[in-house]
Amino acid sequence: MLTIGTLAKKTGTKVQTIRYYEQIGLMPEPGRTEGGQRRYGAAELDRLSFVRHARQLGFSLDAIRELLDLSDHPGKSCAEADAIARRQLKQVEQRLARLEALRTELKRMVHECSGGQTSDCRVLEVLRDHSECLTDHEEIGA
Amino acid sequence: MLTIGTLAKKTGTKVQTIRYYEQIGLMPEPGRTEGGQRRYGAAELDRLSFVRHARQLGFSLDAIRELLDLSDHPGKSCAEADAIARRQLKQVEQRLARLEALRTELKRMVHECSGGQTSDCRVLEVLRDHSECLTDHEEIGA
DNA sequence: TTTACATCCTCTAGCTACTGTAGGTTCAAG
DNA sequence: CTTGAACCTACAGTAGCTAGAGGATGTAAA
Repeated sequence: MLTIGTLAKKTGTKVQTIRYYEQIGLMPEPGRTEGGQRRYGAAELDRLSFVRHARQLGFSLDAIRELLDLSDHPGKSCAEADAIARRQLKQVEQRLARLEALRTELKRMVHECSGGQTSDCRVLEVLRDHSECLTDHEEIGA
Repeated sequence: MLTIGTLAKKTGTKVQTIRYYEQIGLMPEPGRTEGGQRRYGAAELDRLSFVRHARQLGFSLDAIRELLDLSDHPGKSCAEADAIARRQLKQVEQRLARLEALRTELKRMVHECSGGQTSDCRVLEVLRDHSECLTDHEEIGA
């Protein structure tokens, strides 16, 4: 049986995060000692590892909830899990495209800065005047 | 003189967002009509455009605050603005590297899924077992 | 057995950067 | 003078945690 701290260490999670996952129903309520402390078994360790790994791959908690549900029902079709992963892949690719445009623009800003006064700083100038931008970077948000 | 709604339209910002920027001190308190409605001039339009553009480039509100301050003091050295932009560029490049690793892993997951039952779904399997991953995608967060 | 102290508990608030809603007021056109 | 869009304030909610207060528990050494 693992304490919450040990589980945290084993999975690279903060203790508070584990309690948070329990609170939002992503992790089950574990057994408790007489004194009221949580004790975890192997199943919980597996589940939390799954959650953490999915988080590392950028899945939202909602997506993870679905994936866990699928994982709990081995008979169900794989198609849904596949769809969720494809959706995630698409999102990642969109973000990549956006970040690449940002990198281009930032690089240009930085390279053109000659290090004088702010009155003729290229960085500030570009920010002031959007028309100086070469690439498209319209939407805000990651 | 512009109403908040017109300013919003001109800058592609939501009305509430403008009020929010005012609240956190990113935008100055504008003049008001007798009835208490906000009225904006050209200076505010420029400032908000600057803020929005910087947001589109991914700068945090804190970074934007610094940039605005620099922009307000034309005599100051350009070095700080340059440093902020470089920091931002570095961050973008880090995120790019991370997202590329994610894309690789997600692609592999998706491609290996043969569409059967969840019991032998590659997507779920990979999530269950981190050791199946080829790339490094340790840290969570964007 | 006592004591020390790390770890645990709950609860609440805070973070970023907004966005949405409720309930009421003002402005400009007709 | 009336209508209706746009404005006002204030507060709550979003994602996904993270931090802190103030107190209880568990374990190992003295």
